[in-house]
Amino acid sequence: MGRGKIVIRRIDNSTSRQVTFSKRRNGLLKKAKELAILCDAEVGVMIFSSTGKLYDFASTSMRSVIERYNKAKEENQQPGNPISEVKFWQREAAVLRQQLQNLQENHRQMMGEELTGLTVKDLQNLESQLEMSLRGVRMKKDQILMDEIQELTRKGNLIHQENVELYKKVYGTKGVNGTNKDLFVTNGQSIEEDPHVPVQLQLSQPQQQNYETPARATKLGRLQLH
Amino acid sequence: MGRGKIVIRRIDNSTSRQVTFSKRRNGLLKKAKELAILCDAEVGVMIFSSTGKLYDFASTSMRSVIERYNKAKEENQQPGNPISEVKFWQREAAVLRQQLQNLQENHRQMMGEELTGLTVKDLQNLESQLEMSLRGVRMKKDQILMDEIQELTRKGNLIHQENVELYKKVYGTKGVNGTNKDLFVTNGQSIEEDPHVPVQLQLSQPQQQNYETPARATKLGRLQLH
DNA sequence: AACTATTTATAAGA
DNA sequence: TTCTTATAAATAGTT
Repeated sequence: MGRGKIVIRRIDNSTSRQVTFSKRRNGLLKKAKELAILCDAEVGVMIFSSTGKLYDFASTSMRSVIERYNKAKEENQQPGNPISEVKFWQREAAVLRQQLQNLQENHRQMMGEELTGLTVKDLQNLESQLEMSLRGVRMKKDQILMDEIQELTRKGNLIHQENVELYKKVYGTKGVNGTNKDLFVTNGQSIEEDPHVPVQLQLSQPQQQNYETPARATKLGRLQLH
Repeated sequence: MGRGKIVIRRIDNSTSRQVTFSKRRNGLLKKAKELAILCDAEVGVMIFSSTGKLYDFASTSMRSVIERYNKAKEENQQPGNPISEVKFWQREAAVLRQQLQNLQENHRQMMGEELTGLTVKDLQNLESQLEMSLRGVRMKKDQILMDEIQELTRKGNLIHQENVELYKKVYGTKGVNGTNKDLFVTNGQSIEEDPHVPVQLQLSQPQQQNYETPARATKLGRLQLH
């Protein structure tokens, strides 16, 4: 219900995910209220944002809704019975641990490790996934670099322009022709004639990173199942 | 959103109240699901119709949502019971959840998604990691294929050897020289002279997998934080 | 249960 | 965040 149709799938862009969350959360709470009023229903809604913040609505009181829910589910044992509580969290931890393990195995495979046991077909799938990822990453990187180039070129031209103006002010307009054209030249080429000059300054720097410990690996290193 | 505008107040007519309840209840549950998926939120909805029937939705499990709700509200201090154990498991779950989230973020990046926010350096690290992974995967795949080739060649030779023996038994040793060397030949080439013949039979088969849904993707699809 | 005329929600853009 | 606006989606009233 907006400018375009969307597919219901996790929104990648964090900002627009935040914005959409805010909008839809309000929408959901509003609709819950309306349902309760229009249809004389008892409604409870609990929403945790991905950052952990709680938003809720209850037509009566959340406690009442939860109690009724528990009674209806005959799953009594509100958090209060310490034994069931402990059991719940133990199960929770087990489930999470399993998920972690699965993801970790998968991650290792994506890192090119622990490939024994995979079939040729598995490996081919993995290969094409990695190729696709690589294409995406390179595209993103190139885009950033190109943007940077463009920005630097723009700034270079601006400065050049400024210099021309300054030159005019210092030496007057009569000297602007002929000789002054080569006044702001580096390596025999003006900025305008070779927009790649500032580029190379940028490109030469990140190359050295290959000799360092990858920063992202450090981050992953913390993800040990303790 | 209908033929006419309505005021949000209890619908008097019992039948239309029932109908509206049914429609809006479904709408609310749908929206709750969408919010959870789109925005990576944990959502729980409980609805009791005026006749007392329960309808609910939880993106993870209602139990988990209620637990989290209670914790967030800090309305759950059961005085004087072995809460320490519960606290331990809650902490455990929180840690695991955090690890999962970190790994998931990392995994998304390795899948070439969610690249916004990364610096050129990050992207280069990611790129070289993916390249390395790709090399590893391809090496492994090639190795498996080569092994298979070797095995098939070995078997082929074995069978050839066996045939030579059988030939000897059938026709005696005098006929073994000269002509019998070309007896077990395919396409004008003996197995020993061209070990690639059985290889091509193997290589041509897995090619078609590109048109199928990748099996590994399915595996990943299950790794949802419940 | 379907069918639509309308209202409402909201995606995208500012 | 907030506003605007075009468009998708929900749904009120009807069949």
